[in-house]
Amino acid sequence: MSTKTKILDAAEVLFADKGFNGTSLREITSQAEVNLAAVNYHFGSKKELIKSVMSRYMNELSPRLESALAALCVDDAQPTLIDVFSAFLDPLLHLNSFKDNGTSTFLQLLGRGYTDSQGFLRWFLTTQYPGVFANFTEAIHKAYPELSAEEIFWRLHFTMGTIVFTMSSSDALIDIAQNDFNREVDIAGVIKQVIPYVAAGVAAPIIR
Amino acid sequence: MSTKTKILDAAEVLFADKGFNGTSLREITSQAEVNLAAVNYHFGSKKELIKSVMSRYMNELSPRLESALAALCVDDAQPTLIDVFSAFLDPLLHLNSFKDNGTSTFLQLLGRGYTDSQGFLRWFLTTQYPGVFANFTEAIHKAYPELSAEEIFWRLHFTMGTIVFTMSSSDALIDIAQNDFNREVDIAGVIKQVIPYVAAGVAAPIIR
DNA sequence: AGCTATTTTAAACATGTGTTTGAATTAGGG
DNA sequence: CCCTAATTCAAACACATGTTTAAAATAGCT
Repeated sequence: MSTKTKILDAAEVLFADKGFNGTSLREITSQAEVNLAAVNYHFGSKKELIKSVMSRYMNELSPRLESALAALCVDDAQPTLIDVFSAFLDPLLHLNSFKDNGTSTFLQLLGRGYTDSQGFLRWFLTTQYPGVFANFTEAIHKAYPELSAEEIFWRLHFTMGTIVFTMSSSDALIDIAQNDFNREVDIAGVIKQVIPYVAAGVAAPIIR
Repeated sequence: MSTKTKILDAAEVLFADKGFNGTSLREITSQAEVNLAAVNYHFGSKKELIKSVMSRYMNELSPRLESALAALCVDDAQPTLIDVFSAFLDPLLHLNSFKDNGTSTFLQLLGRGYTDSQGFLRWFLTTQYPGVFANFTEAIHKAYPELSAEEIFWRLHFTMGTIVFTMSSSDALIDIAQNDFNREVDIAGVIKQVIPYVAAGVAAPIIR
Protein backbone atom coordinates (compact mmCIF):
# COMPACT_ATOMS: atom_id res chain seq x y z
CA MET A 1 0.00 0.00 0.00
CA SER A 2 1.34 3.40 -0.95
CA THR A 3 2.52 5.88 1.65
CA LYS A 4 -0.10 8.34 0.48
CA THR A 5 -2.89 5.85 1.09
CA LYS A 6 -1.51 4.83 4.45
CA ILE A 7 -1.54 8.48 5.52
CA LEU A 8 -5.08 9.08 4.25
CA ASP A 9 -6.36 5.95 5.98
CA ALA A 10 -4.82 6.86 9.31
CA ALA A 11 -5.76 10.53 9.03
CA GLU A 12 -9.45 10.03 8.33
CA VAL A 13 -10.16 7.99 11.43
CA LEU A 14 -8.14 10.29 13.67
CA PHE A 15 -9.75 13.38 12.16
CA ALA A 16 -13.20 11.89 12.59
CA ASP A 17 -12.48 10.96 16.18
CA LYS A 18 -10.64 14.00 17.50
CA GLY A 19 -11.25 16.73 14.97
CA PHE A 20 -8.84 18.40 12.59
CA ASN A 21 -7.32 20.74 15.14
CA GLY A 22 -7.22 17.98 17.71
CA THR A 23 -5.14 15.63 15.57
CA SER A 24 -1.42 16.17 15.12
CA LEU A 25 0.64 15.10 12.15
CA ARG A 26 2.78 13.02 14.49
CA GLU A 27 -0.24 11.02 15.60
CA ILE A 28 -1.17 10.44 11.98
CA THR A 29 2.27 9.42 10.79
CA SER A 30 2.97 7.11 13.70
CA GLN A 31 -0.44 5.47 13.27
CA ALA A 32 0.27 5.11 9.56
CA GLU A 33 3.82 3.91 10.29
CA VAL A 34 5.40 6.39 7.93
CA ASN A 35 7.88 9.17 8.45
CA LEU A 36 6.66 12.49 9.79
CA ALA A 37 7.92 14.42 6.79
CA ALA A 38 5.90 12.24 4.44
CA VAL A 39 2.77 14.33 4.96
CA ASN A 40 4.40 17.52 3.79
CA TYR A 41 6.19 15.70 1.01
CA HIS A 42 3.07 14.05 -0.43
CA PHE A 43 0.39 16.61 0.45
CA GLY A 44 2.23 19.88 0.96
CA SER A 45 0.57 20.86 4.19
CA LYS A 46 -1.86 19.69 6.82
CA LYS A 47 -4.64 21.76 5.27
CA GLU A 48 -4.16 20.05 1.91
CA LEU A 49 -4.20 16.69 3.66
CA ILE A 50 -7.59 17.56 5.15
CA LYS A 51 -8.91 18.47 1.71
CA SER A 52 -7.57 15.22 0.28
CA VAL A 53 -9.24 13.17 2.99
CA MET A 54 -12.57 14.83 2.25
CA SER A 55 -12.17 14.65 -1.51
CA ARG A 56 -11.56 10.94 -1.47
CA TYR A 57 -15.00 10.50 0.10
CA MET A 58 -16.77 13.18 -1.89
CA ASN A 59 -15.55 11.77 -5.18
CA GLU A 60 -16.97 8.41 -4.18
CA LEU A 61 -20.24 9.80 -2.85
CA SER A 62 -21.22 12.74 -4.96
CA PRO A 63 -21.87 11.06 -8.35
CA ARG A 64 -24.04 8.39 -6.73
CA LEU A 65 -25.87 10.98 -4.67
CA GLU A 66 -26.44 13.28 -7.61
CA SER A 67 -27.85 10.55 -9.78
CA ALA A 68 -30.04 9.22 -6.98
CA LEU A 69 -31.48 12.69 -6.45
CA ALA A 70 -31.78 13.32 -10.17
CA ALA A 71 -33.70 10.07 -10.56
CA LEU A 72 -36.35 11.47 -8.23
CA CYS A 73 -36.96 14.47 -10.43
CA VAL A 74 -37.30 12.84 -13.85
CA ASP A 75 -40.28 14.00 -15.87
CA ASP A 76 -43.10 15.19 -13.67
CA ALA A 77 -42.55 12.70 -10.90
CA GLN A 78 -43.64 13.89 -7.47
CA PRO A 79 -41.38 12.36 -4.83
CA THR A 80 -42.34 12.45 -1.17
CA LEU A 81 -39.93 13.90 1.36
CA ILE A 82 -39.32 10.40 2.63
CA ASP A 83 -38.27 9.52 -0.92
CA VAL A 84 -35.89 12.44 -1.00
CA PHE A 85 -34.16 11.56 2.24
CA SER A 86 -34.20 7.86 1.53
CA ALA A 87 -32.28 8.67 -1.64
CA PHE A 88 -29.35 9.43 0.62
CA LEU A 89 -29.39 6.04 2.24
CA ASP A 90 -27.88 3.91 -0.50
CA PRO A 91 -25.11 6.30 -1.54
CA LEU A 92 -24.19 6.82 2.11
CA LEU A 93 -24.25 3.13 2.98
CA HIS A 94 -22.23 2.40 -0.13
CA LEU A 95 -19.35 4.13 1.63
CA ASN A 96 -19.27 1.12 3.93
CA SER A 97 -18.23 -1.10 1.06
CA PHE A 98 -15.77 1.54 -0.04
CA LYS A 99 -14.18 1.48 3.38
CA ASP A 100 -14.75 -0.11 6.78
CA ASN A 101 -17.05 2.17 8.76
CA GLY A 102 -16.97 4.49 5.77
CA THR A 103 -20.43 5.92 6.31
CA SER A 104 -19.87 6.75 9.93
CA THR A 105 -16.40 8.13 9.30
CA PHE A 106 -17.55 10.34 6.46
CA LEU A 107 -20.47 11.84 8.36
CA GLN A 108 -18.29 12.48 11.37
CA LEU A 109 -15.76 14.20 9.14
CA LEU A 110 -18.55 16.29 7.71
CA GLY A 111 -19.54 17.33 11.20
CA ARG A 112 -15.98 18.24 12.06
CA GLY A 113 -15.70 20.27 8.90
CA TYR A 114 -18.63 22.42 9.81
CA THR A 115 -17.37 23.43 13.21
CA ASP A 116 -13.60 23.03 13.22
CA SER A 117 -11.37 25.56 11.54
CA GLN A 118 -14.08 28.20 11.20
CA GLY A 119 -15.84 26.57 8.32
CA PHE A 120 -13.14 26.62 5.69
CA LEU A 121 -14.24 23.10 4.85
CA ARG A 122 -17.83 24.20 4.31
CA TRP A 123 -16.52 26.70 1.82
CA PHE A 124 -14.45 23.96 0.18
CA LEU A 125 -17.42 21.59 -0.14
CA THR A 126 -19.99 24.11 -1.34
CA THR A 127 -17.64 25.47 -3.98
CA GLN A 128 -16.22 22.12 -5.08
CA TYR A 129 -19.45 20.10 -5.04
CA PRO A 130 -22.31 22.52 -5.69
CA GLY A 131 -24.31 19.96 -7.65
CA VAL A 132 -25.25 18.01 -4.54
CA PHE A 133 -26.84 21.01 -2.89
CA ALA A 134 -28.65 22.11 -6.04
CA ASN A 135 -30.14 18.67 -6.67
CA PHE A 136 -31.16 18.34 -3.06
CA THR A 137 -32.93 21.69 -3.08
CA GLU A 138 -34.69 20.86 -6.33
CA ALA A 139 -35.87 17.52 -5.02
CA ILE A 140 -37.29 19.11 -1.90
CA HIS A 141 -39.02 21.75 -3.96
CA LYS A 142 -40.70 19.04 -6.03
CA ALA A 143 -41.77 17.18 -2.93
CA TYR A 144 -43.09 20.23 -1.10
CA PRO A 145 -43.73 23.10 -3.54
CA GLU A 146 -45.35 25.38 -0.96
CA LEU A 147 -41.99 25.87 0.79
CA SER A 148 -40.28 29.08 -0.24
CA ALA A 149 -36.62 29.04 -1.23
CA GLU A 150 -35.75 30.66 2.07
CA GLU A 151 -37.63 28.10 4.09
CA ILE A 152 -36.02 25.30 2.13
CA PHE A 153 -32.66 26.88 2.87
CA TRP A 154 -33.24 26.90 6.61
CA ARG A 155 -34.78 23.47 6.84
CA LEU A 156 -32.00 22.07 4.69
CA HIS A 157 -29.42 23.37 7.11
CA PHE A 158 -31.41 22.19 10.09
CA THR A 159 -31.35 18.78 8.47
CA MET A 160 -27.65 18.95 7.79
CA GLY A 161 -27.22 19.86 11.43
CA THR A 162 -29.29 16.97 12.68
CA ILE A 163 -27.51 14.39 10.58
CA VAL A 164 -24.02 15.67 10.93
CA PHE A 165 -24.25 16.34 14.62
CA THR A 166 -25.85 13.00 15.35
CA MET A 167 -23.15 11.23 13.43
CA SER A 168 -20.30 13.13 14.96
CA SER A 169 -21.41 11.92 18.36
CA SER A 170 -22.89 8.65 17.16
CA ASP A 171 -20.37 6.47 18.95
CA ALA A 172 -21.27 7.96 22.32
CA LEU A 173 -25.00 7.90 21.56
CA ILE A 174 -24.94 4.28 20.44
CA ASP A 175 -23.12 3.37 23.65
CA ILE A 176 -25.74 5.09 25.80
CA ALA A 177 -28.61 3.56 23.84
CA GLN A 178 -27.18 0.08 24.18
CA ASN A 179 -26.69 0.48 27.93
CA ASP A 180 -30.03 2.11 28.68
CA PHE A 181 -32.26 0.14 26.34
CA ASN A 182 -30.39 -3.12 25.98
CA ARG A 183 -30.59 -3.10 22.25
CA GLU A 184 -28.07 -3.48 19.47
CA VAL A 185 -27.76 -0.34 17.37
CA ASP A 186 -25.54 0.45 14.43
CA ILE A 187 -25.09 3.35 12.07
CA ALA A 188 -27.69 2.10 9.62
CA GLY A 189 -30.14 1.85 12.51
CA VAL A 190 -29.48 5.43 13.52
CA ILE A 191 -29.93 6.62 9.96
CA LYS A 192 -33.25 4.83 9.71
CA GLN A 193 -34.35 6.46 12.96
CA VAL A 194 -33.34 9.89 11.77
CA ILE A 195 -35.05 9.83 8.37
CA PRO A 196 -38.64 10.12 9.68
CA TYR A 197 -37.44 12.84 12.00
CA VAL A 198 -35.88 15.06 9.36
CA ALA A 199 -38.59 14.29 6.83
CA ALA A 200 -41.21 15.44 9.31
CA GLY A 201 -39.12 18.47 10.19
CA VAL A 202 -38.84 19.58 6.59
CA ALA A 203 -42.53 18.82 6.08
CA ALA A 204 -43.56 20.88 9.09
CA PRO A 205 -46.47 23.24 8.48
CA ILE A 206 -45.48 26.77 7.61
CA ILE A 207 -46.14 29.35 10.31
CA ARG A 208 -46.38 32.87 8.91
CA MET B 1 -14.68 44.69 36.98
CA SER B 2 -12.81 41.80 38.52
CA THR B 3 -10.05 39.98 36.71
CA LYS B 4 -12.01 36.77 36.95
CA THR B 5 -15.00 38.34 35.20
CA LYS B 6 -12.84 39.95 32.53
CA ILE B 7 -11.37 36.54 31.76
CA LEU B 8 -14.76 34.80 31.64
CA ASP B 9 -16.17 37.52 29.38
CA ALA B 10 -13.31 37.35 26.94
CA ALA B 11 -13.11 33.57 27.04
CA GLU B 12 -16.75 32.87 26.29
CA VAL B 13 -16.85 34.80 23.03
CA LEU B 14 -13.55 33.38 21.84
CA PHE B 15 -14.57 29.86 22.80
CA ALA B 16 -17.91 30.27 21.04
CA ASP B 17 -16.21 31.61 17.93
CA LYS B 18 -13.19 29.36 17.57
CA GLY B 19 -13.84 26.41 19.84
CA PHE B 20 -12.07 25.38 23.01
CA ASN B 21 -9.09 23.79 21.33
CA GLY B 22 -8.89 26.65 18.87
CA THR B 23 -8.58 29.36 21.49
CA SER B 24 -5.31 29.92 23.34
CA LEU B 25 -4.94 31.36 26.80
CA ARG B 26 -2.85 34.15 25.34
CA GLU B 27 -5.68 35.20 23.05
CA ILE B 28 -8.03 35.23 26.02
CA THR B 29 -5.78 37.17 28.36
CA SER B 30 -4.78 39.75 25.80
CA GLN B 31 -8.42 40.25 24.84
CA ALA B 32 -9.30 40.58 28.52
CA GLU B 33 -6.30 42.85 29.10
CA VAL B 34 -5.02 40.80 32.00
CA ASN B 35 -1.80 38.95 32.62
CA LEU B 36 -1.36 35.51 31.09
CA ALA B 37 -0.80 33.83 34.45
CA ALA B 38 -4.11 35.14 35.76
CA VAL B 39 -6.01 32.24 34.20
CA ASN B 40 -4.05 29.62 36.06
CA TYR B 41 -4.07 31.71 39.21
CA HIS B 42 -7.84 32.23 39.28
CA PHE B 43 -9.10 29.06 37.63
CA GLY B 44 -6.29 26.54 38.02
CA SER B 45 -6.23 25.33 34.45
CA LYS B 46 -7.75 25.87 31.03
CA LYS B 47 -10.11 22.95 31.54
CA GLU B 48 -11.47 24.51 34.74
CA LEU B 49 -11.89 27.81 32.93
CA ILE B 50 -14.03 26.07 30.32
CA LYS B 51 -16.20 24.57 33.06
CA SER B 52 -16.56 27.98 34.71
CA VAL B 53 -17.62 29.60 31.45
CA MET B 54 -20.31 26.97 30.98
CA SER B 55 -21.42 27.00 34.62
CA ARG B 56 -22.01 30.73 34.58
CA TYR B 57 -24.57 30.22 31.81
CA MET B 58 -26.04 27.00 33.14
CA ASN B 59 -26.63 28.49 36.57
CA GLU B 60 -28.51 31.32 34.93
CA LEU B 61 -30.45 29.11 32.54
CA SER B 62 -31.22 25.87 34.30
CA PRO B 63 -33.58 27.06 37.10
CA ARG B 64 -35.68 29.05 34.63
CA LEU B 65 -35.72 26.16 32.19
CA GLU B 66 -36.62 23.60 34.81
CA SER B 67 -39.51 25.64 36.16
CA ALA B 68 -40.78 26.43 32.66
CA LEU B 69 -40.79 22.73 31.83
CA ALA B 70 -42.25 21.80 35.20
CA ALA B 71 -45.07 24.28 34.66
CA LEU B 72 -46.08 22.30 31.58
CA CYS B 73 -46.53 19.12 33.57
CA VAL B 74 -48.60 20.34 36.53
CA ASP B 75 -51.62 18.19 37.33
CA ASP B 76 -52.90 16.39 34.31
CA ALA B 77 -52.18 19.12 31.81
CA GLN B 78 -51.48 17.88 28.30
CA PRO B 79 -48.97 20.17 26.60
CA THR B 80 -48.40 20.02 22.87
CA LEU B 81 -44.92 19.52 21.51
CA ILE B 82 -44.95 23.12 20.36
CA ASP B 83 -45.62 24.05 23.99
CA VAL B 84 -42.67 21.99 25.12
CA PHE B 85 -40.22 23.55 22.72
CA SER B 86 -41.63 27.00 23.16
CA ALA B 87 -40.89 26.62 26.86
CA PHE B 88 -37.25 26.92 25.90
CA LEU B 89 -37.72 30.23 24.19
CA ASP B 90 -38.07 32.55 27.18
CA PRO B 91 -35.30 31.05 29.32
CA LEU B 92 -32.98 31.05 26.32
CA LEU B 93 -33.82 34.59 25.28
CA HIS B 94 -33.45 35.71 28.88
CA LEU B 95 -29.72 35.05 28.43
CA ASN B 96 -29.73 38.08 26.17
CA SER B 97 -30.57 40.34 29.09
CA PHE B 98 -28.01 38.49 31.18
CA LYS B 99 -25.36 39.25 28.60
CA ASP B 100 -25.08 40.81 25.15
CA ASN B 101 -25.67 38.06 22.59
CA GLY B 102 -25.99 35.70 25.52
CA THR B 103 -28.40 33.33 23.79
CA SER B 104 -26.30 32.93 20.70
CA THR B 105 -23.07 32.65 22.66
CA PHE B 106 -24.46 30.01 24.97
CA LEU B 107 -25.86 27.84 22.21
CA GLN B 108 -22.63 28.09 20.29
CA LEU B 109 -20.72 27.06 23.40
CA LEU B 110 -23.06 24.13 23.79
CA GLY B 111 -22.32 23.07 20.24
CA ARG B 112 -18.59 23.34 20.83
CA GLY B 113 -18.92 21.30 23.98
CA TYR B 114 -20.46 18.42 22.15
CA THR B 115 -17.79 18.08 19.53
CA ASP B 116 -14.62 19.61 20.93
CA SER B 117 -12.50 17.79 23.48
CA GLN B 118 -14.18 14.42 22.90
CA GLY B 119 -17.33 15.24 24.77
CA PHE B 120 -15.98 15.81 28.25
CA LEU B 121 -18.33 18.78 28.41
CA ARG B 122 -21.34 16.61 27.63
CA TRP B 123 -20.37 14.46 30.56
CA PHE B 124 -20.00 17.57 32.70
CA LEU B 125 -23.43 18.91 31.75
CA THR B 126 -25.38 15.67 32.03
CA THR B 127 -23.89 14.91 35.44
CA GLN B 128 -24.06 18.45 36.81
CA TYR B 129 -27.49 19.40 35.46
CA PRO B 130 -29.49 16.19 35.12
CA GLY B 131 -32.78 17.92 36.03
CA VAL B 132 -33.02 19.65 32.69
CA PHE B 133 -32.89 16.42 30.75
CA ALA B 134 -35.29 14.64 33.06
CA ASN B 135 -37.89 17.41 32.89
CA PHE B 136 -37.53 17.64 29.14
CA THR B 137 -38.08 13.93 28.69
CA GLU B 138 -41.09 13.98 30.99
CA ALA B 139 -42.64 16.91 29.14
CA ILE B 140 -42.24 15.16 25.82
CA HIS B 141 -43.72 11.98 27.23
CA LYS B 142 -46.80 13.91 28.37
CA ALA B 143 -47.14 15.58 24.98
CA TYR B 144 -46.70 12.38 22.97
CA PRO B 145 -47.32 9.32 25.14
CA GLU B 146 -47.07 6.83 22.28
CA LEU B 147 -43.34 7.47 21.94
CA SER B 148 -41.24 4.86 23.71
CA ALA B 149 -38.43 5.93 26.01
CA GLU B 150 -35.93 4.86 23.39
CA GLU B 151 -37.59 6.85 20.66
CA ILE B 152 -37.73 9.88 22.93
CA PHE B 153 -34.05 9.43 23.61
CA TRP B 154 -33.15 9.47 19.94
CA ARG B 155 -35.44 12.31 18.96
CA LEU B 156 -34.22 14.32 21.90
CA HIS B 157 -30.66 14.00 20.71
CA PHE B 158 -31.64 14.72 17.13
CA THR B 159 -33.21 17.89 18.45
CA MET B 160 -30.16 18.81 20.48
CA GLY B 161 -28.15 18.29 17.33
CA THR B 162 -30.36 20.47 15.22
CA ILE B 163 -30.37 23.34 17.68
CA VAL B 164 -26.79 23.19 18.75
CA PHE B 165 -25.39 22.70 15.30
CA THR B 166 -27.50 25.44 13.80
CA MET B 167 -26.41 27.83 16.49
CA SER B 168 -22.76 26.96 16.28
CA SER B 169 -22.81 27.98 12.64
CA SER B 170 -25.53 30.59 13.00
CA ASP B 171 -23.31 33.53 12.13
CA ALA B 172 -22.37 32.02 8.79
CA LEU B 173 -25.95 30.92 8.07
CA ILE B 174 -27.38 34.34 8.91
CA ASP B 175 -24.84 35.92 6.57
CA ILE B 176 -25.82 33.62 3.70
CA ALA B 177 -29.53 34.12 4.34
CA GLN B 178 -29.17 37.88 4.33
CA ASN B 179 -27.18 37.85 1.10
CA ASP B 180 -29.34 35.35 -0.76
CA PHE B 181 -32.78 36.41 0.42
CA ASN B 182 -32.24 40.07 1.27
CA ARG B 183 -33.85 39.79 4.63
CA GLU B 184 -32.80 40.74 8.16
CA VAL B 185 -32.41 37.71 10.41
CA ASP B 186 -31.32 37.46 14.01
CA ILE B 187 -30.97 34.68 16.53
CA ALA B 188 -34.56 34.97 17.74
CA GLY B 189 -35.69 34.64 14.13
CA VAL B 190 -33.66 31.49 13.68
CA ILE B 191 -35.04 30.01 16.88
CA LYS B 192 -38.58 30.70 15.74
CA GLN B 193 -37.81 29.01 12.42
CA VAL B 194 -36.37 25.98 14.11
CA ILE B 195 -39.16 25.32 16.61
CA PRO B 196 -41.73 24.04 14.08
CA TYR B 197 -39.00 21.95 12.53
CA VAL B 198 -37.95 20.15 15.71
CA ALA B 199 -41.53 19.92 16.98
CA ALA B 200 -42.55 18.19 13.76
CA GLY B 201 -39.47 15.98 13.92
CA VAL B 202 -40.27 14.77 17.42
CA ALA B 203 -43.91 14.36 16.46
CA ALA B 204 -43.06 12.29 13.41
CA PRO B 205 -45.14 9.12 13.00
CA ILE B 206 -43.54 6.01 14.37
CA ILE B 207 -42.34 3.53 11.76
CA ARG B 208 -41.95 0.03 13.13
C1' DA C 1 1.71 53.13 59.43
C1' DG C 2 2.84 48.55 59.35
C1' DC C 3 1.94 43.97 58.41
C1' DT C 4 -0.10 40.09 56.09
C1' DA C 5 -2.57 37.95 52.45
C1' DT C 6 -3.98 38.53 47.96
C1' DT C 7 -3.17 39.61 43.42
C1' DT C 8 -0.41 41.01 39.43
C1' DT C 9 3.60 40.76 36.68
C1' DA C 10 7.51 39.40 33.53
C1' DA C 11 10.12 35.68 32.60
C1' DA C 12 11.09 31.13 31.97
C1' DC C 13 9.89 26.30 31.42
C1' DA C 14 8.73 22.03 29.21
C1' DT C 15 6.38 20.23 25.69
C1' DG C 16 3.92 20.02 21.29
C1' DT C 17 3.06 21.96 16.83
C1' DG C 18 3.62 22.25 11.45
C1' DT C 19 7.29 22.65 8.40
C1' DT C 20 11.99 22.42 6.25
C1' DT C 21 16.47 20.56 5.39
C1' DG C 22 19.96 17.72 3.40
C1' DA C 23 21.72 13.40 3.37
C1' DA C 24 20.51 8.43 2.67
C1' DT C 25 17.92 5.14 0.32
C1' DT C 26 15.19 3.17 -3.24
C1' DA C 27 13.08 2.70 -8.09
C1' DG C 28 13.07 2.55 -12.70
C1' DG C 29 14.57 3.38 -17.50
C1' DG C 30 18.58 3.41 -20.98
C1' DC D 1 25.33 -1.44 -14.47
C1' DC D 2 24.64 3.45 -14.05
C1' DC D 3 22.56 7.46 -13.71
C1' DT D 4 18.71 10.17 -12.55
C1' DA D 5 14.48 11.00 -10.34
C1' DA D 6 11.53 9.89 -6.65
C1' DT D 7 11.06 8.75 -2.02
C1' DT D 8 12.33 8.05 2.83
C1' DC D 9 14.60 9.34 6.93
C1' DA D 10 16.53 11.60 11.22
C1' DA D 11 17.31 15.92 12.71
C1' DA D 12 16.52 20.44 13.36
C1' DC D 13 13.85 24.68 12.94
C1' DA D 14 10.81 28.32 14.40
C1' DC D 15 7.06 29.09 16.78
C1' DA D 16 2.83 28.33 19.87
C1' DT D 17 0.97 26.01 23.65
C1' DG D 18 -0.40 25.45 28.92
C1' DT D 19 1.83 25.92 33.16
C1' DT D 20 5.03 27.43 36.87
C1' DT D 21 8.05 30.53 39.32
C1' DA D 22 9.54 34.14 42.21
C1' DA D 23 9.63 38.85 42.67
C1' DA D 24 6.84 43.11 42.64
C1' DA D 25 2.69 45.51 43.55
C1' DT D 26 -1.64 46.08 45.75
C1' DA D 27 -5.44 45.58 49.26
C1' DG D 28 -7.32 45.04 53.45
C1' DC D 29 -7.10 45.00 58.21
C1' DT D 30 -5.40 46.42 63.07
